[in-house]
Parts: sequence; structure tokens; C-alpha cells
Amino acid sequence: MDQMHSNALTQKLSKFMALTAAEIETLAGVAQRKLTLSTDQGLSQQGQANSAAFILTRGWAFSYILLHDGSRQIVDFRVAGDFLGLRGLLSPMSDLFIEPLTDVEVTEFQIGELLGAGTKVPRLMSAILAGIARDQAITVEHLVSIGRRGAPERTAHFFLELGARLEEAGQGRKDNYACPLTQYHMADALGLSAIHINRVLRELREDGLLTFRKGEVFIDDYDQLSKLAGFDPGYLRAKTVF
Amino acid sequence: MDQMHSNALTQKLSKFMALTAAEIETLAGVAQRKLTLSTDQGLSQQGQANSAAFILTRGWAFSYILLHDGSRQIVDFRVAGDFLGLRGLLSPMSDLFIEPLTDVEVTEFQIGELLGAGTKVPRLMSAILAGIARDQAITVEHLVSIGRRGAPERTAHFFLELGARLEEAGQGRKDNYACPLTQYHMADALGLSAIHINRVLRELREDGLLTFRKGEVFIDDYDQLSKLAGFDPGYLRAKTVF
DNA sequence: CGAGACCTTGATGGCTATCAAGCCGAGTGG
DNA sequence: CCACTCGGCTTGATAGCCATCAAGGTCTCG
Repeated sequence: MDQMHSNALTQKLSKFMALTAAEIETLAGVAQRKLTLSTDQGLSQQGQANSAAFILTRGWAFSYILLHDGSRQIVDFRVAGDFLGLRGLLSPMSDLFIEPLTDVEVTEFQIGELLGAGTKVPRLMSAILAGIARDQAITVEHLVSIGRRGAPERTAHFFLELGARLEEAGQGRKDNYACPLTQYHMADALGLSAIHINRVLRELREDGLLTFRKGEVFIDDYDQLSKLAGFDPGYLRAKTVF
Repeated sequence: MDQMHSNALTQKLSKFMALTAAEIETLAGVAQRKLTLSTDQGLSQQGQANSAAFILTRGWAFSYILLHDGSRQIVDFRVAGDFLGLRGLLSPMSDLFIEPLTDVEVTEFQIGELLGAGTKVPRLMSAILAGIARDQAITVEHLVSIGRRGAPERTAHFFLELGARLEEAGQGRKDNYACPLTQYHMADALGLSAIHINRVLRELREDGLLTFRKGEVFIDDYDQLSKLAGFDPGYLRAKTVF
């Protein structure tokens, strides 16, 4: 089995730095198990019990929090190459759920083992932290969007970020990618109602900026849309600390 | 013992687990420098250049992002015992600023040295990650608040969280604490206008739930306010991974 | 063909921003 | 000592963004 190429952790961490043979070797010592899950199988409980986290290798997933009144806030969408379930493992968020959005393929590993590898090889720890930090930057930018951008700007920013992340993951182009979200998902992620999302999408389409149709996003005028959203992809860049 | 108490890192990490003598010894090897800063001295640039981060030991600070249109989103307020400047160091957020809100006392350290200590003693790394994860949980809860709670609920939640954090830091009681924020700060943190914050505060006061007056918060009916906000402090609990 | 999930559009209303004005207290300088 | 300024707080009036309610359309699938 050509385990090297199929090693999701190696692929993930090498995005943040060039890994040496020794580092790859160390990572290979972290047991990984590939799983395939379909839409109806929640991921929330999968990891919690046995301290397992995942790397998403195919498909989309999302994490969300349910409020007492039944409303839902989607915290983030996860695509190929993203960590999954790490946040809930490291911090005790109650009512944090993770669900596949499409059929997904994930690679499971023990968080303790990964950190053990990082302890043996500090550069690996640096890469792990870079991954965590990038996710945090995405969350912060999300917070800014909801807090201080109007609905059209917010929506525009959302699709621009997704495009940038998907292109980086080799899952499409930043201005044209498959997107399995419903308008209800977008609404719960962006803090809007689905009805209003619908109107905003129409407006963006009529303005020749962005078209969302049948699970596909076309960004018709990338520059104008970026300008509208105030989108600066700097926060998606990797950065390592030592 | 006295030495322990003067070591900000030891104090911080011991919140997440009981530290052994050997672990305290290792932490003592991380150089720390105490600084005092006043309101007009930004902290943003202080760390970036030389990879320094801080622990806030006295006073309040806050981090925020400036948008192109001049509006501001405050990401979080930091109080005694909190990490400061770690996020900007680990991830490349542009336009992320940190400012003291009062005169502050901070303990500076090199992030590389701290992680070095964590590499030598895995349990320390676990505590560091627990600290990072807690901050992340706070950010996520903030996101939920802005995305899916109305202005009164959001404001209530905000003061309840602050109270819980301050009490834990030994800076007051969860239902009565000093709070140097202006209504403009609250507005930019909560995604509202200062004018509306003012009206919400009046409403909460008239309902006998919470009083904010001259830099002091009184929570008049803790249970009712918690119920209104849907506040569940679970996300503030520490949690270690191994 | 019926059901269900999702999308679309119109009408209405409410929550919150914005504009405008004034108040208060603290610091400052004439 | 007192006007002056400035930051912060307060309140009223108006407007607009977006939620909600209602209804119907389209598509897929059993």
C-alpha cells in the first residue's frame, strides 16, 4: 500500500512547511483510519468519546451550534484538507455539532498521537499550530463579517473565501466551483434568513457579480465582488512560528 | 512559592492542570519580562516583529479589526490572566490591532521559548493548547451571539461571560464587577450601534436585570438574565487533551 | 402522482441604524 | 474661577434593512 501518498496528515501539514523525510516518517507513526460517511451520519459524537479527530479528504461538512430557541448558527464549513472535530476536542463547547453535508471521506486519528509526534519533532508542532491558527483566523473573519458587514457584502465575502479555500484545496477555481449548500445553510452561517439570502443572491446576480445556480458558483466579476466585500485573502495564508 | 506567584506563565497554565515541580522548573526557563503600558501605547506592533506574546497581568485590553469603511469590529476583550497577542502571532491577520483599554501590566515572552518548553514536557503543551482552545471557544460563542441573538440577549450574554471570566480571574464577582468599557466599545464588540446599546442597557435596567453605571456592572437578577441570554458557561471550563 | 425539499416572490412589520440635539462631568487654559 | 472643550451618555424622530408571514413554483424521488 503506498501509504505515503495516502497519508492525509502528511498532506495537511506539508501545506504549512516542507517536511523532511524524518518528519514524514514520524507522522507515519500516527495511526490513521479511513472512514466513509453519508449525510445521515453525524460526526459530533464520533470523536468525542475516544479523543479522535479527523481530516476531511473528500466532500463537505459543517459544524454548528444549536440555541435554546431552536435556531442554528453554523460556525464553519469544512472542505477537503481541513481538520474536522479538532475544536470540539480541544475545547468543551456544548451543543456543538458536526454533520456531513455530502457523502464524505475522512481520515481519523488520535489527537494524542498527533501531538506526541509534534512533541518529538517540534517543527511538526509548529505546523499543527499553523493549521489551528488558520482555522482561527477564518473564524475571526467570519465574526467580523457578521458583526460589521451588510447582507450583500457578507454574502460576497463568504463566496470569495470559499473560492479561495477550494482552489487551494484543488477542488475548483476561485471564481467557479461546485457548492452543495442550500440557501438555508448560507442563512444560518451568515446570520440571515433564508428568504433574505435568496433576495441577496438575486441582487448579486442581476448586478453581474455572482451567480449561484444548481450547486455551482460562478463569480462573474471577481474584482468588483472583492471590492464590494472588502475581501483580502491575507488571513488565509499559512504562517509558521518557528 | 513566592517565586511561583510572580511567574505569569506558571499561573496561567496551572489553571488547566496541576503542575509538578519539574514542570514549573521547565517553565521558569522561559524568559519573561514585565512591562507596563498606558492607554496610548498600542500593543499591535509590540509583539509582531520579535515573535513576542504576552500574558495580561493587570488591567484590560482588547483586539479589533478595522474595515475599509472605517468601522471596527472588536474581537475580544482581554482581562488579567489572558493571553495577549497570541492570535496575531500564530495567524496572519491583517489589520488586527491590540490596544490597552486601561493602563496595563503585561508579561512578555517569546512564543518559541514557550513552545520549546511544551516540546520538552508534553503536559505543558497540553496546557498551552487548552488555553488556546478556551480562547477559541470564547470567539465561537461570540460569533453565535452576533449571528443569532437579538440585541438584548446578546448584551446580556456579553456581561454574563465577562462576569464569569472576571470572577475566575479574581477580579470581582460574576454579578458585580468593575468594567472600564464605554458604550462605544460594547457596540463595536456586539455588532450594534452605541445608541442602541444605550437603549438596551436602559431596558435591562428597567427590567431589573442588569445595571451598568459609572464603570461598574451590577447583575440584579442573575437567573433571569441567564435565562434571557441562554447563557451556559460550559464553554469557559478548561479541558485538557492528554 | 403525491410528497417533500428547496427556491422564489410579494406584503408587512419590527428591530436597529442613522440623524439630530442636548446633557453631564472632567480636564484645561485664559 | 470660569468659560471652553471634549468624551461619553441620553433621548427623540425617522428611515431602512432584514425578519416574518404567506403563497406558490420547481424538481426529484418513491
